Amino acid sequence: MAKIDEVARAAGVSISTVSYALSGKRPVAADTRARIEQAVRELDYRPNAGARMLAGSRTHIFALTEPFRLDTHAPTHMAFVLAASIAARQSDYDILLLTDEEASAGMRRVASSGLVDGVLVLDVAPADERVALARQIDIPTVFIGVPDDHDGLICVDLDFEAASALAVDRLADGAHRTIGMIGQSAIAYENSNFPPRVRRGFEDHARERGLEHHFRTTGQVRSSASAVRRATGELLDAGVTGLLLHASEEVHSAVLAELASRDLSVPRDVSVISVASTFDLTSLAAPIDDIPLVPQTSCDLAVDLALRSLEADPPSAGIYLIAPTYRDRGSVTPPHAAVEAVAS
Amino acid sequence: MAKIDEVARAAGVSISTVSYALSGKRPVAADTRARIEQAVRELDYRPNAGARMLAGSRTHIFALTEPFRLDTHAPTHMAFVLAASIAARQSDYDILLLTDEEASAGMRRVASSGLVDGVLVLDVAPADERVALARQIDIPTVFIGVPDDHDGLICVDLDFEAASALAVDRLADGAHRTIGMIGQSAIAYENSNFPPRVRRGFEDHARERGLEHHFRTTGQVRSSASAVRRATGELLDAGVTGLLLHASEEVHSAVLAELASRDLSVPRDVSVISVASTFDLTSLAAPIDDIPLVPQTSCDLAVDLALRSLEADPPSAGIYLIAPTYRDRGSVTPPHAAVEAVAS
DNA sequence: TTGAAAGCGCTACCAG
DNA sequence: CTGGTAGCGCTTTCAA
Repeated sequence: MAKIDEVARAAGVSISTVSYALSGKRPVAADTRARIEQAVRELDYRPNAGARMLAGSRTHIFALTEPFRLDTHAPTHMAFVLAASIAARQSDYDILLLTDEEASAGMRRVASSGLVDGVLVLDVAPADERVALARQIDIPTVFIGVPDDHDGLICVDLDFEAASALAVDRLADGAHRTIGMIGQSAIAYENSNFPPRVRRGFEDHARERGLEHHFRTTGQVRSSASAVRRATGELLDAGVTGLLLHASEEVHSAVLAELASRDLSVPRDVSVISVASTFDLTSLAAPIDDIPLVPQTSCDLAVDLALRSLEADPPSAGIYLIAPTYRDRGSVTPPHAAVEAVAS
Repeated sequence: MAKIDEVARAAGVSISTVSYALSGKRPVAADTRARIEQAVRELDYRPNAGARMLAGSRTHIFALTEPFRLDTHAPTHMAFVLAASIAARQSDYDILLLTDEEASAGMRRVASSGLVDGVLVLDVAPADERVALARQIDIPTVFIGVPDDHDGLICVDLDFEAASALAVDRLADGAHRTIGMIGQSAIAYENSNFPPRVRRGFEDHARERGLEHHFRTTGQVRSSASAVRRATGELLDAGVTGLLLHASEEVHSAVLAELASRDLSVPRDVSVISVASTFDLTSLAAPIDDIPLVPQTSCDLAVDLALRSLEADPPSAGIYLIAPTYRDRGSVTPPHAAVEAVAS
């Protein structure tokens, strides 16, 4: 609870020098800085947040709006919240929570009361009410996800279409001619913004590569293991040998269980790739290649964009897509083996 | 972005009168107040958060520390975060997120920088590092959960022991002589603070009521449906006719599935009560009586205690237990029927 | 019932 | 490279 003037006195310098030494906004002699830092340490000094907000141009707080929708996958959501918090702290920012019933009124409130410097929008819906708000308030807003109407907004997301395309490429390169995809529950293709993009990438690119392709959801609203195994069976019966999964951990397990029950092994009989997964795939019955959705990457970029929006030349509006990365764990027929198989 | 002096001018009063009219800390003539309120509305005035923090004695922010532990049940955790946020907003407070890697350093930081007025501690572990911190910092801290060492702390929680005792009473009153409990995974009895309390309430009270009783976990670390069904089977084979469940939704389903597969119906053959559940039990195969853990109740109380800790006479340290409430859905043999059964 | 004015603790401008 | 100081926009004491 020491104040800046005590630090100044202890270090034998002026208040402003202490301020500049701490913010780094003005050069300070090495020895002066050393004395100040020692005084700070000895007094356990921390600038008062309110004073900093009032005097400075920054509050050092970002709002994080998260609607707690029913179809939200809780573990994934938590991973994003954690990632956002870590990203923010890396730039000396804190996260203020704005939950559903407050998401709209709250965004306006924290913006016009000057409580936060910017807003991060999580769990974006195709028709998201927060889009209109982002256009009204006068602080930068970054969407982690892409709403249908994103004109003039800054959005960050994994390039889902490129991710599925990449997966399709791997399967095609592995000489698979008939591929399938097991997606989310049917309702997710209406309520969420990215499942349709994964599906589109799969279907468009499979068509481009001239592959026969089939798509299955995991049920109407909630996916049950039996529905998943049924869907898997249907795909296999249709001659599918390459499988693309965009689903929860449980679905992955169910798919692998169905394969096992048919005495099919990965990748000998069936190749499997997981797309946009946020969980650990190494503890599954069989390790599976994946093109992960990494919350930290999205959130780091989002925070970076929010911070840059506060500066002199802010980043332009638009969709900032994150390039997919492929993690090989041996669950796909390698091109080499495929060539041999064809040759023999 | 209007400021208080603009409001004052528009309403034809002084700045201080505006301030008092809004805070209610001093009587203001009805017509004066009306003019001020109109000016506030017309200008869409919101007090500047930084100025309010600096000048006033309150920041109107509570920190919420949440370690994202691996064994945390994500949906339950999210329910608590949401409830905490709602409770805080009801008292014009915002929630600042403090995540794991920051939980300790962060608590100290937000306390000594005057960013928050108090701290709410979520997902409390038996040996929680935040206990030591709570004792160091000079702002009120309220634990939602009870750590082993809780001397001098303010803790809020459901009275888990009373909850299981209540459940045991219902089963005993339903003329059950042999009862069983299916709890969480074995590891939860080491890492979490409340599973042991539920178990203790069950065993102690069953003993008091002179009932034969058996306890089962749902596996070592993670619970699988098959492990749950096996545990259920073992209890049934031991002659159990009354079942107490302290587990996730999936476990409830698995238990009901096992009963169904044995052609046992609820409550005719087996009575079932769920204790400390946070999810919706009405969509299960059979509706089940429960003694719920209601996040909103805990969080409302926690916020209330935190607020009162800021006042003149703060609440005393101690454990504030919330009395359990029983929700009847017909899954337990009523005392009446039991009497008849005995009579016939 | 109301007003005037002194800070709250910092940041950043203006001087040197 | 460093110091002095004018605010930032409120809350609250003192005075009327």
